[in-house]
Amino acid sequence: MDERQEAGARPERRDAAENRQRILDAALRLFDRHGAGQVSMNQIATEAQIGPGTLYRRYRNKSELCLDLMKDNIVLLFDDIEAYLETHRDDSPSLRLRGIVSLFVGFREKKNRLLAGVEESPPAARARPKALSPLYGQLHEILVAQFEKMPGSGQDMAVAQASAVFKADMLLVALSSESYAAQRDVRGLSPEEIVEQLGLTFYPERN
Amino acid sequence: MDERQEAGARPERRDAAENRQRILDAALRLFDRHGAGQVSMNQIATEAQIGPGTLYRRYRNKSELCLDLMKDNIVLLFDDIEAYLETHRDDSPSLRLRGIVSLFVGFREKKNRLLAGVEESPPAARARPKALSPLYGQLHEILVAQFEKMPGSGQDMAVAQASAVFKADMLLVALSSESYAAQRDVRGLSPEEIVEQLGLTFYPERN
DNA sequence: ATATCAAGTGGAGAGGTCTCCGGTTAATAT
DNA sequence: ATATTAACCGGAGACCTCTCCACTTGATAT
Repeated sequence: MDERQEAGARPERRDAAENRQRILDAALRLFDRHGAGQVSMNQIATEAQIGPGTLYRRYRNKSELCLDLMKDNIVLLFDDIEAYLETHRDDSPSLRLRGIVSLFVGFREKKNRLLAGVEESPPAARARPKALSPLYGQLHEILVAQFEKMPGSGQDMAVAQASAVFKADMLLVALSSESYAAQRDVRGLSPEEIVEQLGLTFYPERN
Repeated sequence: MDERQEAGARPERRDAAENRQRILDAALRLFDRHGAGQVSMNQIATEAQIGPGTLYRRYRNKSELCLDLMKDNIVLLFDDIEAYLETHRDDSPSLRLRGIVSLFVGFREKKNRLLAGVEESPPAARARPKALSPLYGQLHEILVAQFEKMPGSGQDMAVAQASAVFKADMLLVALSSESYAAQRDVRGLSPEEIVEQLGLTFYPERN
């Protein structure tokens, strides 16, 4: 997660590396025994046999930990999306949006527990959200690119751009754990139905 | 908030009534001195000179407390919406939707602190969200009614209905504190711009 | 007036988050 | 081999949420 191999930076200390592994192992163990939502940072520290301070030094909250645990899968998701975009280069933006959303929903279905953990933000974390998570940021870029290609309102570039950014934001909050879970559990929609409805709502072009 | 005057129910005890008032006063004082987000239930109990248990007996969390504090304003909001709908009976659904959203955004701007407090749900509260807050539910109904009137996809009633429910849900999560705050603070949009973009996104009919 | 008892009260305590900081320790320079 | 030092460690502690329960008290019946 640190990715600080950049240049003249010291390598990670041996003991630190070991502790990181212990944390990851412990978290994984606890998460799939009890679900990410039910496990506290405290428990993780205990299970990993380290002090709370050590845990918090590496991960400021559970969200960061979950993100680290999903790193590889996130890379895979973006690979899938890239591949999809490649092979559907000539589809309409709406179609491509549908494809992307469908891929993401699949990802969500697979990693639901962890993803929910990522977004279950502790109130304090909202204070300085300078950089939204890379997951969010990257997805946002991709979505914006598609929305911009849609035959929008007139030809004012600036306006179209702003609107694309906004729509991408809205689509992402619609795909957030909170919203998605509500659609599944309260409204009783299946993943496929959700994809369908999102299409009708955000890119209803018929083609 | 209790509204239990229904039938053969005992009236609220005098001491309980007094404590409720102390709580409300204390909360109001603290909230507008430090902002709803920064005030803990503990502080409120202390300021009100009661035990934590007493506070929690009446309000299961800060959200409920905030809701109680806003009760009157919420009633006013719905009065406004009703009046608006009355006087614009003949406008297109899109226009009416815009009007409703505008009213709500105005409300949000006025009561932002408290509203954020309402939605800042403690993770535990999500466990049994059998009944979404009345605010949400009532707004949802109104929105659904408008979406249903829109020239939708064909004439299959059930499909149109499902889509209206979904769109109303999406519009409401777009209007949630989290999403709204991000548009203001991260994207730098003004309330008016947000209303505008919501229109373009959710009911772009040009009339 | 008094007895009754559901409603109400407060605080101890379990379990969490997160920070701080004095004491290590691994990597590096000498 | 030794000194240096930035990174790391762990746990005490501040503050929080929320529950439980022995005790008190106001409203009502008699």
